[in-house]
Amino acid sequence: MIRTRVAPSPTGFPHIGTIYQSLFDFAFAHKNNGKFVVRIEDTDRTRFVEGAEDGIFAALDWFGLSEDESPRKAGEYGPYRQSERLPLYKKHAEELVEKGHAYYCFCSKERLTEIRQKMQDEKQIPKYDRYCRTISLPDAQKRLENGESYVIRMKIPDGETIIVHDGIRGEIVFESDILDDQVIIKADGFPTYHLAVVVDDHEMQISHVLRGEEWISSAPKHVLLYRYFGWQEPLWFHTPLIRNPDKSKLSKRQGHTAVTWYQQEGYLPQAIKNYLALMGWSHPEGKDIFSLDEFIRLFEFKDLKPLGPIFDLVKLSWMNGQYIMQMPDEILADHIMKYFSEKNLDASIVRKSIPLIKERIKTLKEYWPLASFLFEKPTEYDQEITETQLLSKVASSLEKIDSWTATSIGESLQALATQEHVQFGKFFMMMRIVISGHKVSPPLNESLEILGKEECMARIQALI
RNA sequence: GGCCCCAUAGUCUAGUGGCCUAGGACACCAGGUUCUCAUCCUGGAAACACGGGUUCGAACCCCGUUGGGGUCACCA
Repeated sequence: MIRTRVAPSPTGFPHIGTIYQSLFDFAFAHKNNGKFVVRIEDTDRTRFVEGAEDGIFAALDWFGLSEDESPRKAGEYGPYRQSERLPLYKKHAEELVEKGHAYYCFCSKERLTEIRQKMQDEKQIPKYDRYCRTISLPDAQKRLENGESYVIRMKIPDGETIIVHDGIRGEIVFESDILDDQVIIKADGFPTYHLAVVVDDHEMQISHVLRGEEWISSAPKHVLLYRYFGWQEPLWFHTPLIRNPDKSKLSKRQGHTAVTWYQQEGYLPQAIKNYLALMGWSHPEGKDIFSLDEFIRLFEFKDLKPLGPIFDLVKLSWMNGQYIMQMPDEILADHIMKYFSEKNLDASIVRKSIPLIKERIKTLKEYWPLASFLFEKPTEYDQEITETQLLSKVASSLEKIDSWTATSIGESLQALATQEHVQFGKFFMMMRIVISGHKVSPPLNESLEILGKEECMARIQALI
């Protein structure tokens, strides 16, 4: 049974990186009739943000990457929130202590920072000095009973080579000597990531662990933990990290990490998914635009590339534009209505405007600056209109039109321009500004048709 | 700094020893279509980081250098 998981921490806005991981997890699970689970890693109480978990699920739903099991979708391996699994971690940590693979540590934070500082000064690798390893178990238990504050650390063996089998990069070799006696249970009784991830991935029978490259350096600790417990390791896949334009890890300061930002900018979830799929993976036929179903059919974890790609908003925008162009008019209209819901736009005008704008906007947000003149009179003009005499003639000429269609409007306008010996370019530019206020607008005749005769006449009269 | 990962145009990538005169996409430049813009069409500029090997032959394999990134917490 293929089981994949994404394990976000509820510490803020839903992160685009979580979606990136989820896309692959979701695709691979679905391709193999497996399950995609979401586990909430909320073991850090200091960074916990109220409501963040809801945000994660809302984002997953928005992208159409909803999970099979999670805190909100019961499965047989729950609970799916780490804060609700505390006894499990404690039990396993104690098991490790009994087996001699972990020990109680009573060192104060002050002492720890002190030794870390000292080792740094001596240009050594800052590591815990294993001071508490020498405390006998009975002694430690006595101190526990006295209510002394403690953590549990795992014992790292000396002089061992630990190999992490990464499905993307092959074997990664580590020497155990560089590893620290990692804390696995904190003083507050919560597990650290290292213990929790191993226990949960095992208990939840995760077969393929896909996570960011930033975890490679702690992977040997996890491998060790699996060995200590006598469990079979999952298959590891460390995905490349999405980067800022300066190649550092994607950050709020330089890039856009929040899914909500992309929503606000009017990007479509299909386009973002398609774009994300192309980071580290490529379509066998070199296609750029493809559906999620097609991606699911073709995707394999092993085809992921190890190079960290830079997030290119320009290409995302192009792709978003492609999706907008290919979208049926009614659906695009719905998207625009929803996006601008606070404006209470006239649905029939929106619907009629779609053919005029769908090749001209790359994001939903761009609809407004381009099409607002269809809903409200221009308040400013890109250029002053001085040709009042000509405008009067336009007015009387348009007045005569009975069937107010783009074709007849166009014919009438062209005839007038010819008759008055005005260049088409100049003439239509003037009309464009009169009607829309802008030098750049959707096709003019069609816009006039949508606005209706009465409204058009009013806009012309206003400038005479 | 130690350890680890990575290395084809500005960006995303194809390429797994001869099919490469290195292909595609975005962006860019030029031209065409057009009443603006956009779409669309045509063309163009633009890359195998460097140095050693291995081999009849290397973008592809090995080593080194350089460069970039990640990580070194009782955060994930």
